[in-house]
Amino acid sequence: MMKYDMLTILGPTATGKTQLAARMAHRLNGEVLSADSRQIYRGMDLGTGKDLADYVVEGSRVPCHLVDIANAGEQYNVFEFQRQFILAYEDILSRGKFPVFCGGSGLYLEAVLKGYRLTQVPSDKSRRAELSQFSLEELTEILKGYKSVHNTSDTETKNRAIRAIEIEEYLRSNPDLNFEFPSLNSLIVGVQFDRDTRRERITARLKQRLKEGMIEEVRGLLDGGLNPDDLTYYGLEYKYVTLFLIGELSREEMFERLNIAIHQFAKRQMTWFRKMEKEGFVIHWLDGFMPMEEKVAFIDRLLF
RNA sequence: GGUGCCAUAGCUCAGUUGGUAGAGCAACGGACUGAAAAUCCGUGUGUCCCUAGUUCGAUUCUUGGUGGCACCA
Repeated sequence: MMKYDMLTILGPTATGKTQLAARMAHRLNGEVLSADSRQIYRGMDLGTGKDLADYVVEGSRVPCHLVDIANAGEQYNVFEFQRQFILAYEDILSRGKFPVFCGGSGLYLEAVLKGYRLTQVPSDKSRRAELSQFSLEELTEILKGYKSVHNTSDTETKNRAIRAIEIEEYLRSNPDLNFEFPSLNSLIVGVQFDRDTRRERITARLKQRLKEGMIEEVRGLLDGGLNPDDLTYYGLEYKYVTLFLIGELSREEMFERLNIAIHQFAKRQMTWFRKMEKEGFVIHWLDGFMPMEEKVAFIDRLLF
């Protein structure tokens, strides 16, 4: 009998997580829930490594949730992700299927696995009008009075700062509204390669995706009316290819800097996973070089 | 072949009027609860090309090599 409600497969980029997740879902009569903060966007495929072929196992297609659920350029966030996760999760259970959660976005993985308490916070027009009288510096001070501001993403623009303050004030005046996110008893498996291999794989995959039309994909998004700043904000592929397309980087600089940025990203992902382990999550790591059948057997032994 | 310039961190280079050296990038470690592929913090990892001198002391000055670049043949 199964000891867990869910199987989670995580790991840094370019480790073959998705194929393994699809394989396990196929085996367990399950469906995949993606934990990827960029694959949620439609039309962002090559640059996010969204490969639909990964979901085809032995000729049948494993259903996949939380991919292609927002338009490129739209705003998305952890709260929204958590909300949509639970809907998809319950839908999967109601159909008697087994959920396999798979991805590399640490914050999104943790929001689900740890059950972050996040509340729907409505916008408050009159409060926003009041706050908009303040300068960005003053807003930053107000926000600091509510919480420790650990990075600048909340205080880069007045709109962001006002929203952050709005959330803090709402939570303070409505302390009972925090809803309990169900605690999930998930088996967590991590896939990783040694550092040198990880880097080689990232570089090889980047070259491959450039050949497959990644630049054209980004050009298409720009032609479709997306603002270069919005695309740049998505980071990595979308950032550096956009900078190349608007003439700020040569093709060679784009490749080199993007390659480095992806290596650095993979490192940050590993830092996040180590933090999760320090907090008490048990991640059963397996070597990416292990043949698929052995990976499956490894997970089977843990599941049953 | 001759002349000149250069050789310092993984890379590009600075510097030491002679007291064993530091920037950028890379690399490494960390943080993270409403944009997270974002954002932010920390760390110098070194036969200062080799050799022989001068000197209390040489990465620095001198000799001779080696390698690279430029110009002249």
